[in-house]
Amino acid sequence: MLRTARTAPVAAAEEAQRLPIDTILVGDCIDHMNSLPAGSVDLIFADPPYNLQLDQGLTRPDQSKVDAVDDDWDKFDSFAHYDQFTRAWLKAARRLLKPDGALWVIGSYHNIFRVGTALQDLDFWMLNDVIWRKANPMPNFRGTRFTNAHETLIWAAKSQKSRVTFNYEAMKLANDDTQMRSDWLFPICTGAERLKDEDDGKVHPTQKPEALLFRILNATTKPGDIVLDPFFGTGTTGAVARKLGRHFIGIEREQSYIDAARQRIATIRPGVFEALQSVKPKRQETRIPFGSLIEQGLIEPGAQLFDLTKRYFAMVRADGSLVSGNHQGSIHKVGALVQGFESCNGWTFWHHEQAGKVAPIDDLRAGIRQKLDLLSA
Amino acid sequence: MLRTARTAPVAAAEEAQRLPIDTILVGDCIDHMNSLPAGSVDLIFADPPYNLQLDQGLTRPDQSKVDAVDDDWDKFDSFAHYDQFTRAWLKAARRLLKPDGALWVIGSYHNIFRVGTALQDLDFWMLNDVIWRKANPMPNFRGTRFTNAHETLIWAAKSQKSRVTFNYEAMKLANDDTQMRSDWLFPICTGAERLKDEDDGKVHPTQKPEALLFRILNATTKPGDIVLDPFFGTGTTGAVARKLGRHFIGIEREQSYIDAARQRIATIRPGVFEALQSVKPKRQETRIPFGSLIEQGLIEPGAQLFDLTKRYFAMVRADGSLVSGNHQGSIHKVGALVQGFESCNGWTFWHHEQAGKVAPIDDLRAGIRQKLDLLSA
DNA sequence: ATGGATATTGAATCCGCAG
DNA sequence: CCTGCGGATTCAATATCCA
Repeated sequence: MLRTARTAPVAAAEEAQRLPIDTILVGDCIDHMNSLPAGSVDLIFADPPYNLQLDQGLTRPDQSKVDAVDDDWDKFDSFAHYDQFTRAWLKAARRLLKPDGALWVIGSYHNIFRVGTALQDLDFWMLNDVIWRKANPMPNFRGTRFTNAHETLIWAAKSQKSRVTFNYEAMKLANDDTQMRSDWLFPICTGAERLKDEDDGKVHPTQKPEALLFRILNATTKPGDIVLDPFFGTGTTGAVARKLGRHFIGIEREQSYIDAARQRIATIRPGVFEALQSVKPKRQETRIPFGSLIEQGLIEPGAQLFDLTKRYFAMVRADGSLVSGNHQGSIHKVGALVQGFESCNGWTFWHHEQAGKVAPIDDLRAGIRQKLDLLSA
Repeated sequence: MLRTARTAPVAAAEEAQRLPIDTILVGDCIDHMNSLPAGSVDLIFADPPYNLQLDQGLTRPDQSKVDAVDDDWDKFDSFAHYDQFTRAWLKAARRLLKPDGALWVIGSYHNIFRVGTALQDLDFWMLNDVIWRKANPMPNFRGTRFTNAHETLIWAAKSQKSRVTFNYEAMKLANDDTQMRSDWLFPICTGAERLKDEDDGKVHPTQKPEALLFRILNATTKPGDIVLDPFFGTGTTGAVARKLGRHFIGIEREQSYIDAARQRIATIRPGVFEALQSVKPKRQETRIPFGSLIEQGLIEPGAQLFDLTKRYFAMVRADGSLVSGNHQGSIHKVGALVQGFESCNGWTFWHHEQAGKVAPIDDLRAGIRQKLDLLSA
């Protein structure tokens, strides 16, 4: 029982000595992870290749070309190869984690199901899946699918019996005193935060916003913890770890990313919480589209709407469109068309009758909004 | 070539005859699916059990299970069983789908990664993952994790080359004229909508809100389509299908659910035809060749066209081609060539002058279309 | 300087029919 | 199966330009 007699601070100091703290290791992440001491890391954040399968170019409606992720590091021959790669780095990651350590992975529908399955097979214990809702996602330019407006994160403990760090109170506090939910709203990384090269191009095609890492490290690490990122890229994890007084270990293969990351991190004063305020989510009014009134049964398909003077009438269709004579479209468009105006606020223009009383459909929206806000408060 | 002589409506009627339309089949979904004719269903919506212990009769996971058997083999075994079950019903489902059919699955982090992996392995083609954000989720009572405030849906085509139904315009319109995103906000199923038994208890533990199915069927089916639900439960899919003028086939094992579903669906008036019509997408509008504008005297041979900024000019020839400098060809081809683009919509790019006013030639097309529509009405 | 208009851009499995 | 081609398709946040 000699080992337990050693005090924790001393052990931590020794541990830090044999670990390449606050540095970037150059090379393959699996090799590096396997050469680090087992059970030495508190948290791993991983943003692995997504294995996108893009077989043709994409242009915007204005004919400009979308700058796709076509880097070699995102190319895999098959799902089998991707699985093999995934299980290899996850296995190495698991070995590195302390018994009470945890891991975050981010991905999209192209890869996240493979990653999740591998995690479960390797005896990680899932704690949450978390949705990063993008405030400003790239639209679906061809109008063929839903706007791909989110990415998925998995938070998993090393094992079922791990007692992981979760700063419940801090999260609740940051969320206006209600529990932090599993859906997070952040803008994508643009503007001054986005690293640019000499030609004003992106240094990295998929740089993640600091706000995302800020939330993750704030929620699931303690000051002084060691956070490892095996796909370090341009070092968002390192930058945020430093700001939050955590230690990082980055692993990255591409020299251009490493150069950018080192430069970036060098300018950061450790433990300065300047970004804290920017992370606090602004409470915004819940947007209620007209279609949701029908979906939620507040207006029946086939119902008749009319303006206050009952000069114009329109029928509600199941898909949320209005029809009035030859005109069809959204409540706003049809409102404008029947009056011969350029535009119209359909919410206040169109009325309905309920229990013998005439009211603008905006009242229904207000009802839903109140209900939703009450529910989420 | 006799088969092509058969008109589509006749084929649809025959197909409907050999299918148990608008009914609930009692028993195991895999057996039933395998006994139905292949390639006969437009859409499948599936809300499979989340349970990982199949031998306990596929009930929902018991969250109070703390002192788990820490036996790796046992755990792997249960995942393996769940995977086996998942692949079996997905394979049967895929066989049932028409070539252009699609499938929706809903799940949580307990099972959705297994389902997603199986889908990809079985050559389904993922179109979107969609997040149902719950307006009123159950809080995390112990304060140990983030509030589990969402569930994940996967929308996948039968194969990569399937041309699935997606009512893009309807979705956009119902969302106040901006693209529908992949994150959807709905309350969970409570109140009057929630089916209760004699003791005021829930009839089904995980009844889904009708609003969710409403959006799914509105987005990815057409009126008259056949929608199959292999885990029918208390019949939300059937209820919404009926309201929206779609046909359903339900499969369910539990008699108590079936009784509730039958009672529920019997009271629903099927959707009214008029209210079920959707906005006609531009893609499906009558094609008007440019040459017909000349044939009908709306544009004279020799007329000059130009773009809105009058940087490019072109002359109309009698055969419907344009000439601009060295370039000649269709309105689209010449529009692309003069701008140096890959492609161009000549209808909106080229303008003409009429009675001193500049207007896109698309206005002339719109006039012809309106005339045609009036004639055919 | 300032405000308004215009241009750029982001992890994307992004068309469909006729011949 | 293939090729060819008509023609339909974008939201929010920055960045830049111009009056």
